Amino acid sequence: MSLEVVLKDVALLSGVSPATASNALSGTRPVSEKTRQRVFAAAEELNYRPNLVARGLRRQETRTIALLVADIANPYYPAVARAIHDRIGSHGYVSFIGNTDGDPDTEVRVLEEMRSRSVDGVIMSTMALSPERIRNVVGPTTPLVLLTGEWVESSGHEVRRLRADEVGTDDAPGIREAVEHLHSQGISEIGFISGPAGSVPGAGRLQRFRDAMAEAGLHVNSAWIENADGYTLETGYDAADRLLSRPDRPAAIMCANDLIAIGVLEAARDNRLTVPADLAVIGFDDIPTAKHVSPRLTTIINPATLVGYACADALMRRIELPDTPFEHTALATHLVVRGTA
Amino acid sequence: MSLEVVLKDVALLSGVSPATASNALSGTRPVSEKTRQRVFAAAEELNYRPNLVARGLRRQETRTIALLVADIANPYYPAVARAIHDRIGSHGYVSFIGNTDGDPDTEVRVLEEMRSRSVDGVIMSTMALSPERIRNVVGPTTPLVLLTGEWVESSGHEVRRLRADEVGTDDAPGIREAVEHLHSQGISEIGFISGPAGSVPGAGRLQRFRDAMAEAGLHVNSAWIENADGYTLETGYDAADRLLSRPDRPAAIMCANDLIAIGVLEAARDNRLTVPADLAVIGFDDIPTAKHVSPRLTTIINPATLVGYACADALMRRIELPDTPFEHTALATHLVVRGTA
DNA sequence: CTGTTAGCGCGTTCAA
DNA sequence: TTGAACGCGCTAACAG
Repeated sequence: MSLEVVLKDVALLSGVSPATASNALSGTRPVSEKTRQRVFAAAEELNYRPNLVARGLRRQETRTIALLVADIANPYYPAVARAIHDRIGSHGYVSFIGNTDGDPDTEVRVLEEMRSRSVDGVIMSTMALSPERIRNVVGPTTPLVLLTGEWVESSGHEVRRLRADEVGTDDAPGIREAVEHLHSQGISEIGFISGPAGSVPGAGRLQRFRDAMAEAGLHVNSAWIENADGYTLETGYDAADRLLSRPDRPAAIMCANDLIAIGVLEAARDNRLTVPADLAVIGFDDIPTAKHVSPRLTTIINPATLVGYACADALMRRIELPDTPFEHTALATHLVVRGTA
Repeated sequence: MSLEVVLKDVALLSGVSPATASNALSGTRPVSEKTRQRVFAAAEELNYRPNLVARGLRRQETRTIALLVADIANPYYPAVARAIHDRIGSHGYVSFIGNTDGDPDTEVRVLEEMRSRSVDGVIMSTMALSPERIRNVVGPTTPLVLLTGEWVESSGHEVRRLRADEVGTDDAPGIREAVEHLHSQGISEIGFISGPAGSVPGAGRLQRFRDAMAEAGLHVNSAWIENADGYTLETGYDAADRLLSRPDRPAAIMCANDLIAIGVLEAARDNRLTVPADLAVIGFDDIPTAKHVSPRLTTIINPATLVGYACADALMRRIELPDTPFEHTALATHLVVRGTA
């Protein structure tokens, strides 16, 4: 005997059947104006709130989604999560959040957990698991939005085959702008610190860097390409230290993300190099901290809020109009010049 | 006709009733070893996953919780959220996340939404709504953990009256250590930048500051107490600018949070003041950025991860052992000396 | 030890 | 326009 007010109570008080009360409240079927008012008055008086668990079971639609990221405590995801949350909220959805740590077993476990909870859709940042395996675990029809690092040529076919929508960034314009910006200042000796060898975002950004350098007619010195062991300040510091301790060092370093770049700033300071005079530094993402370091970090804006909106919009569209063609959305990146280059 | 495999399918394949299959899988009631194995084999073969929505309706227990914060994109909350998530995950719970923007109407709306979804418990950071109103909206028995800014004397009675657990920080030791640290360096002219007048965390921390100053035998110059219009870098900058443009300015400024402190650093720079030689600065919270500004921010550690664990532990305890006495947990804060004081 | 029945709270038949 | 009956998938209560 729960003390929650349920539909039957509203029906009793307004002197109609539960079915009529339901129809009156949801407007599914027409109901006479008089009973409609009586039902609404009763619901108001009892402060009735429908039980969304029961409704979910009946309607086979829970109005919940899963948002699966590597680590919500990472600087980039909270802004994405907030944007997604705002957008789906206006459609009556709420989100479960899951952390996967980029570990394949954890990713499978969390995905199955969410499937058990009958979420209406999944937004997941692709880390360890291949899109195929993700699609496999969530089942063939669950609306699925892949939050990928970077746009790649093949995506058009991919999304159709996987029956998934995809949201990512187009890193090329931002990186091209960064290279051009340095070049226009007479800097042509540019190094790049990527993430761990084989990790996705860093590798893609490194490739865009090579493309942009070629476009600008600049030579890439392979000795100036470093892999950080992670995407953190500390690993960035170490990679920069290796690079800066060489007899020939570049005049500028571009980085796979902002935390690496901030590590580079520290390594530069410890190597008695002035930024940007002795060494220009450009990051990637524009995390909030980028504006708080000194000098403020010149970086490439990864539009987290827009990415979040795009993810939410894609998922809502897929849920409400399941037959729309699968889409790949790539949000352009752009250079923002501050104090480090 | 869903293509999900349900309990009935498992029962059919293993030649038992759904109830027996349920008992075998959940171990609720003893089942003969032979049927147990048959049921498990069938479940395995069909890749059966129980529908947690249906189970939730039947058991009146959804194994979901609501985590309601002002804004998940704020620098402090993600670490708390991550810790909570890890802790409740090991109990089989997942969390809905909700942003309230510290707005009373939104807080009520989100709370009701979560109640509709039959969450088993609520963790909420108290912003606009009084604890009484929160308790009122979630109903008298829902396990409720209040994530409050600061420990106050009256809390012992409060939690019992509200039938809520409470987790907060004890700001006093950190602030006392900060004042003592400055004093031991011969600095006695100390100002304080609080948050907006009337906002909770800033007011509490300002009071602790006054207490600590009195303890140290130091005089508080009320002209050196400023209210920032928010808890952001920009509002901190403006407040510091007002303070530093006075003919008599303090030798040190303590702040209600790190973002304000970082704003003070910028204002100092723009006023051609060297930190810490001309002006010492101490923040509060130790957000990740604190380590990335230059000089690194001396601040008071607000142990986000420990706060998260404490919230999760309190909620799990309340859910599993509803009759344990209501508790107020206060986590000690401590000064961490870096480069700005 | 196992099966049958019933019901969690809702929405949707189908019949009146 | 309304009501009675049923079922979403699962499990607690009651028989056997």
